[in-house]
Amino acid sequence: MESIEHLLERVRERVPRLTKGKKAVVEILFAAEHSMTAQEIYSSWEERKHDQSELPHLQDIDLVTIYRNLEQLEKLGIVCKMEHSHGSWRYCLTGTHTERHHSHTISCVSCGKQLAIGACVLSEVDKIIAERTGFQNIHHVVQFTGACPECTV
Amino acid sequence: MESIEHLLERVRERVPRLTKGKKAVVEILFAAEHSMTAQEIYSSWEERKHDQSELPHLQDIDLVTIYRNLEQLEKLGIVCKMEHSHGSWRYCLTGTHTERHHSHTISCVSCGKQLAIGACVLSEVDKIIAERTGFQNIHHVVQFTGACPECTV
DNA sequence: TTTCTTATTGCAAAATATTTGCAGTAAGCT
DNA sequence: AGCTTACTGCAAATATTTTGCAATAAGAAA
Ligand SMILES: [Mn+2]
Ligand SMILES: [Mn+2]
Ligand SMILES: [Zn+2]
Ligand SMILES: [Zn+2]
Repeated sequence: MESIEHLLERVRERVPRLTKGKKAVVEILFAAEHSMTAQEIYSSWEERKHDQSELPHLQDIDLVTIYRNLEQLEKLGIVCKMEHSHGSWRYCLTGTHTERHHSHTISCVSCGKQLAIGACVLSEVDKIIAERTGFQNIHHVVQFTGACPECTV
Repeated sequence: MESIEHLLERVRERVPRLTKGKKAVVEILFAAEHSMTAQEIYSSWEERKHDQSELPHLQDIDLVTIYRNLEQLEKLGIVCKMEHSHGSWRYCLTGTHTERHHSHTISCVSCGKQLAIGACVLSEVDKIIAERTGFQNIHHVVQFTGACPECTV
């Protein structure tokens, strides 16, 4: 697995200025097990700041900055906007285990219950679309919905 | 193709009360070529009202009512929430050409350009998931994103 | 190091999309 | 016609994301 140092180096090469905000976003997503929302990344930074364990004192980062950095990193193909669940988007680092092994879910339109439906089978489709359209850094968002057994009368 | 009268009859059987709002939503989606947002359904009704062609005078329907009716009709499996594009959800009648032959798109994360990538190939997956999970009335939302040729330097 | 340019930031506010509370209305049953 | 309560309109809340703008700071140049 790529080291955080190497990853940040790659980011530094592609981005006009490597700022604390960009570093924070990348580091937090790097440490994450799953995809995160902008708000979750923000909260994660707040916690880390609150834990004081790191010196020198960590600066504040606005939620707006998180959004702007995620957008820029997405355009550079470093971050990908993956799933739109419960009203907000989720992000992760491209090319990572999190991206590749995301498992889609199905949610009940009635009670909201969520069920994982196993690992993604569309990564191959991403490649086919790349060939057909010429697009690069392709990702996808898939969400299944239906009525769960309890909600089906 | 099912007639609007028959469709409304089916809706009447499933719904506690068939109101003007529910009728409006169903009729508008029935006449639609493509999936629509709640706002588009609302605007469509406003236009139809403005055209005065229909007598007696058509009543106002609030956008909130459209949302509430769409939610109820979705839970009954009559309407399906299909795609989340440009910030809002799109709806259509289940079992229609619009649902079956929706074509997914890929959008450029940089310039926003959209490209259709052909008819959906996931309807079969819906069925497999139904068998595995016991869910019914399954639908899916798929959105591919990437960088289009012009935005790839 | 200091200076310079301008990408980036924080804060406030706007823009969207969707949901909720509530009092009044009306669909459909008796 | 009367009754019940599902449904509606309106206003307001919520939630998410975007935008404007003046202040700040990253990184190149001097
Ligand atoms: Mn997938
Ligand atoms: Mn599809
Ligand atoms: Zn359920
Ligand atoms: Zn593009």
